[in-house]
Amino acid sequence: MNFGPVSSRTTIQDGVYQQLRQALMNGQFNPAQSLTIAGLAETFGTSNMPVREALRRLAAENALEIASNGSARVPVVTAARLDDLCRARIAVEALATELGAPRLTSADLDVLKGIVSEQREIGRQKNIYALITKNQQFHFTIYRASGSDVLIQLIETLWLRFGPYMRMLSTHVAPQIRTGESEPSGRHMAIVEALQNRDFARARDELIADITTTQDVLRPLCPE
Amino acid sequence: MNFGPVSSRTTIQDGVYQQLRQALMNGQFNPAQSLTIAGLAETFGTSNMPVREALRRLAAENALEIASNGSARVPVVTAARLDDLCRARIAVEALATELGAPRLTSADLDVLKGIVSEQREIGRQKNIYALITKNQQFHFTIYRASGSDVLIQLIETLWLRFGPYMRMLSTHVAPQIRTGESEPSGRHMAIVEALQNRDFARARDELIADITTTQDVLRPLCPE
DNA sequence: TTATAGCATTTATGATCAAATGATCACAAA
DNA sequence: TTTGTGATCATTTGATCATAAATGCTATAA
Repeated sequence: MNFGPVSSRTTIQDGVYQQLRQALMNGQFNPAQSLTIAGLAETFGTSNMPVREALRRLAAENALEIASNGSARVPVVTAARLDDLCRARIAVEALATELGAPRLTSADLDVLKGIVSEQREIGRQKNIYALITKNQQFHFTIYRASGSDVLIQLIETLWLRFGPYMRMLSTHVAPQIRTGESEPSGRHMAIVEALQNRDFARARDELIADITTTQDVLRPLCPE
Repeated sequence: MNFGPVSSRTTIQDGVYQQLRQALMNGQFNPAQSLTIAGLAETFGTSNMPVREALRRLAAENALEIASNGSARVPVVTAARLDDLCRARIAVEALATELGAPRLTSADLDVLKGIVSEQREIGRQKNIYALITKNQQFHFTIYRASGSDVLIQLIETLWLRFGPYMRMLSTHVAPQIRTGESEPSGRHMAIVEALQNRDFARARDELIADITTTQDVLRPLCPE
């Protein structure tokens, strides 16, 4: 993951920020859950200061909402928001795929193939968080090849906001994967095939299909 | 009794944040200029605390970079970064235009026409900042009609990062506008025409052309 | 003249405290 | 029962201070 060219020294607030960010992206918080400064400071074993700056940063990325009393809250999930997010994801990630696909090295392709087989392996066990992490690695391997810092940062904020929906995936879809109803690697194998054939248009289309199938799985799970 | 919006309690840090944000988006800071907490606290007449949180928020949006000692800095401008930004802008803003165009009311169209004529008027005077503001209003009137919160937020962060390039526009292109070499409203009139004819595909294409012509004007002005 | 060690300055970071604000709940009045 | 009032609690916000890290400068030695 790209955290800037920045400081050699790692500050406490950075640590808090990174951990919260990862937890959010993996869907480890409940939607509408409220995160208090003092509470988090307690669990992290720091004073309030690093926590409040980390929360502000995440709120600035729209990963958290600020309640009327200033508290930070995990955004609620709705079907409309899911569609809105996925539409933006498709626009940005399709472009990143178009740019990245022709620049992938054969080493990169090996990495992608490795990730797919690891996903199959993990799918047989039941570790949904590991599966989410592998999914991240797969997609961002392609996106990073685009060489576009701007696109990568946009995609990261979109994935961050997608975290709460990932949580629904973990609680509702995990049984399907366990029973083999659902393929743990999604359409990743098709993407790899297209990339190997240097059929970049098809790779992009398969990626879009990967997003929309996830979207279709999640939409009926949204409240209301 | 106060009838203002209940949830929008305005804190000092919000004021600092808004002002810095607007200044950045309008290109009122020099590229590579370093912004110190104490310095800004001095000019705003507050303590350090509101400033440091505002700076963190802007850094989280990639509107500022964090130097090795933690100071915030306005990013430098390069041709490569300009191209990267514009590519992302086209992807996102074209989609927002496709979604927004069919939903524009005739009142919205009147607003757009009004903005274009105001731009012509302002162009005859020499107020480049007013011109930039009007340009913002024009584009976001269309984007807001899309109804997509996610897209609007993405576009805002992109425009924020575009601010330093806007500054180049002010210092280098202003003379051209004064002598009539450059049209102050860009391709906005063509966009309005297409919208009125409900030719949405052409509206999108004209918007893309608006971005790329700006890009072509700015690229030779980038250092190196 | 150049390289370097040490010092001084600048600056952010983190902790702690006081003030202000919003939420909640009990209680009283209609 | 419903509505208004007040008290209390939880929580953020802002200020101040101590500390540490980074940077720049100067003096000194090779």
